[in-house]
Amino acid sequence: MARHLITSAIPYINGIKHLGNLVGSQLPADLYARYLRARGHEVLFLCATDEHGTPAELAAAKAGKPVDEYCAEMHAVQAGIARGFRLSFDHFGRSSSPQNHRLTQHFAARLDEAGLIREVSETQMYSPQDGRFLPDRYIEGTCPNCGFESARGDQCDNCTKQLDPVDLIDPRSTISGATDLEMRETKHLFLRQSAMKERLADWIDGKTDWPVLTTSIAKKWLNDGDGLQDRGITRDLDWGVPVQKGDAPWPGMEGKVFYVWFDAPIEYIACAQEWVDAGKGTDWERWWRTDKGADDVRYTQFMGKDNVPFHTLSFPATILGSGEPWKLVDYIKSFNYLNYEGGQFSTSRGRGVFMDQALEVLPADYWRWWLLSHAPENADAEFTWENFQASVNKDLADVLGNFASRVTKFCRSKFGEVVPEGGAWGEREQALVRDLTDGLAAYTRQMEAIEVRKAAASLRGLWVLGNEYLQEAAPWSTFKTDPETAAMQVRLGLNLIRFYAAISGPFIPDACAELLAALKAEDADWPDDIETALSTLAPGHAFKVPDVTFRKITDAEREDWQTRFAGAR
RNA sequence: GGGCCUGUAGCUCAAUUGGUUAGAGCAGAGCGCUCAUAACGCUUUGGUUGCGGGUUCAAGUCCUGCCGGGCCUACCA
Repeated sequence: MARHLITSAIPYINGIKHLGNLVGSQLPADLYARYLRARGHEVLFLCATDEHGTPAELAAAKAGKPVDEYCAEMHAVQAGIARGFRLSFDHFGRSSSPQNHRLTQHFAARLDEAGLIREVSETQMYSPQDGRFLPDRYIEGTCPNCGFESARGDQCDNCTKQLDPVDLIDPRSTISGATDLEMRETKHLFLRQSAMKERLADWIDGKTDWPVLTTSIAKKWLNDGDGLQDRGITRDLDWGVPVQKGDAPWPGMEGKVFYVWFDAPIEYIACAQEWVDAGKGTDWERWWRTDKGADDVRYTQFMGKDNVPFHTLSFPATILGSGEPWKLVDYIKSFNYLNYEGGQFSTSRGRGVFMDQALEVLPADYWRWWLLSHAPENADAEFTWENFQASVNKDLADVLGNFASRVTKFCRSKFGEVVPEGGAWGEREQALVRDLTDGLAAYTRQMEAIEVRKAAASLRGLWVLGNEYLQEAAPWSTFKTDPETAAMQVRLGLNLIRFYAAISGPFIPDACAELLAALKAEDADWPDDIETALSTLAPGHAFKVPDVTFRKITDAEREDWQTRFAGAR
């Protein structure tokens, strides 16, 4: 038994996430957490909402609400949807929590004491009408290179040239349209990542078992151009963690807050504190402080590829730079993007399926299965309704659901809703045990390695073995001449359902719980030995024929959804 | 522009890191079964591995040049 700390990239607060966001971090993290718990390990699985930054302020303004109120509401919404998808967080925190405020300010003070913070004076675009400094991409104007009239301050979407907002002709605020923009001087704190480049590079070089996607992005940032650049960690905003040195004020930084990407990863730690303060745990330090028991913790992070630089460089720089014994990540699992029907998911255009809509259409397990079995591990993947319908109908309804149905219904009609007695295993049953043993070993290996798609394929392969056995054994035939043998075959079939429910939980938790409830075998845990596992439900054990575990998606439904989610939410 | 990833059967993906005849699932075809959600099982059609060179006893895998797709490029998060 080991101890595993698992975090999912924390979703941004401004709105409901789409399926691509879900499959890129929260869902695979949940799969891994559920698997490790099922194997008897001690797991702390944390996630939170990322609440600071300009977009949160703007979204709140658009909703006509104070930003703190808006965030509190959206946090509740996201938490509810997470429960709907059965994401088994031990705690779903908030980056705006007092715990994170304190800890972020603490880290900043430690980094300053270590000489890793420098002050930089710079000029930035300020919009008097908006009352705020504008991040580059909130400024639009005419591209000096190609004349495109809606070029953004960071890059022209037309000619792809990288721009500086001061280069734009006739710049205007995308928030208000204001054109009276001016350059104002402002002072910010920078984290001297460049000073830690060698340390970070050595650390990354040691991670030879990480996904290529993870290490290649990290190395690019380490070695690109002049190497790892210092990063501004403060912003001129109202909503965020006030810039302080621990409890003390930071002269010259009054009215400023830390940059979201500085405080967001620190929330991983603060979230553990929130977990304790919420009465769900008693000791967060044994998960996070290597001097207080976290030495034997294995820490795994899940995220989309866009998050990789912050998790491989910025956050480790914060932790290492503090000089304190915080736990560093051991393994970073990163994902590519999920596309939707030949294009990208688009939050602004309402294109694709969002988490709340998905649950309105079908239960969580259908989505969990498809998303995980098609997780964008090696390359971007694509969601299509046709593929979704085909996969769900075949894998879940036909292969697994129908197996449970045919076994239990046959048993009920010939022996009643009780595990039948009599008969003994023969060579066919022993061969099945061997096949299941091999298949389970492969499935286990892939789950340990977080090879999500392969694990799903292996699991499906195990389900298929049940149908193959049933077809060969044909209890409906043997029953006519040899009821005792038929009883044995059916008994084995019932135990197979229990076995499947015990090992499939990480993918489809609700269906597994329903099957186990029907079998009155809620205590089923992970099987150590197949032969034992398939003999657990003993003759005389009562059960109920389960309801349809997975229904099929009809062509009419599929066509309806295709239209409904094509755009304009 | 630069960097990284990617291109394998109609579709979605594998291929133990250079090693026999490139494999699965779905879709298609045929047969079987009749317990079951018109479900299940067996058999089977289908590939010049994007294209052209090169290295090697041996290339889907390594090198190189094209062509296509995607991502990142540090003030969105």
